[in-house]
Amino acid sequence: MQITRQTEYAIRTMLELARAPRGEFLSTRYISEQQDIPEDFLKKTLKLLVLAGLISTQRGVHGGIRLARPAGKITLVDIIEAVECNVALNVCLAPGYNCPNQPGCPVSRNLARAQQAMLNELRKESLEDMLGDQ
Amino acid sequence: MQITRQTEYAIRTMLELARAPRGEFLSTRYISEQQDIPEDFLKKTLKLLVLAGLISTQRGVHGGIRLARPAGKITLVDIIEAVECNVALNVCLAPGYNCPNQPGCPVSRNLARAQQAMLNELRKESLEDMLGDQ
DNA sequence: CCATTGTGGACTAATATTGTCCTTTTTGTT
DNA sequence: AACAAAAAGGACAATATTAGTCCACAATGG
Ligand code: FES
Ligand code: FES
Repeated sequence: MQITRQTEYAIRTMLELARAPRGEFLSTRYISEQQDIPEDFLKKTLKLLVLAGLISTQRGVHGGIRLARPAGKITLVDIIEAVECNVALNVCLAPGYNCPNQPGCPVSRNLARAQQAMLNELRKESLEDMLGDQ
Repeated sequence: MQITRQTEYAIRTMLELARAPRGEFLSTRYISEQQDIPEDFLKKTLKLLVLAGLISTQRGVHGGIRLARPAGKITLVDIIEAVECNVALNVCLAPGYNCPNQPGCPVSRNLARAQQAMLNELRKESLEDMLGDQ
């Protein structure tokens, strides 16, 4: 029940990107130094953000990464879902349990509702909002 | 971002206890068999529930465990908090980060709000409610 | 042609979770 | 008193997940 360190790296990275002038590329190395994130590990993380369509990359000498869309249209949910592929509070996925995940099961129903509530909250502020109100 | 298997064991155990006649003790062995949970692991888990004041125990020949208060007054939050000691979506606990957890930080503020929303949802139904509406 | 920067994959290390075993204490029963 | 049932407690082992590292390769601009 905890965001992983990798997710935190991703959040910090996205905030760094959101702070940069719109459209400018930042290099992985630069970000890793600024945010004190192991460079090679950060690279793997960025891959996930690329796949999720949150950042775009440019190889070569003046390359780097930048947001794929405006900071106003990215929220923490986007980042968290990108990194922790299946956000599932719910346990009842492993097969062979006494209580198989039937639509009606009250436990899984409650967990699902709680998860929704959480995600909805996280959708309320964009990266842009967050930078604004510090 | 996931409830652990141990937490699920605890939830299933609490439901089993809630189903039993009020005040009756069930043995760890019985529960472990009913719910297909490794007995010795279950014992460790029960310790946490005892510490949290959710169940009470009785040693000796007709002993076992039972709910420490009515099933109507126990929710999933109680169980989750008992087992996963510090429910903290929030990452910014580890020391020495760029973004120390200042009251104002927008990320930690958002995560905290989301966590609250989640916990609030989980508080809405008691074990009794859950057994009722299957 | 070369330095810079991202891509990809294999591998290792660290940590957390899950599971097991064994010994002790309490309690009711015989 | 002796015994069996059950919880308490703690050490240890097995797995799984997370985090971090390394190295060869591909694109890009100068
Ligand atoms: S579906 Fe798993 S506890 Fe009900
Ligand atoms: S306090 Fe950690 S991201 Fe802000």
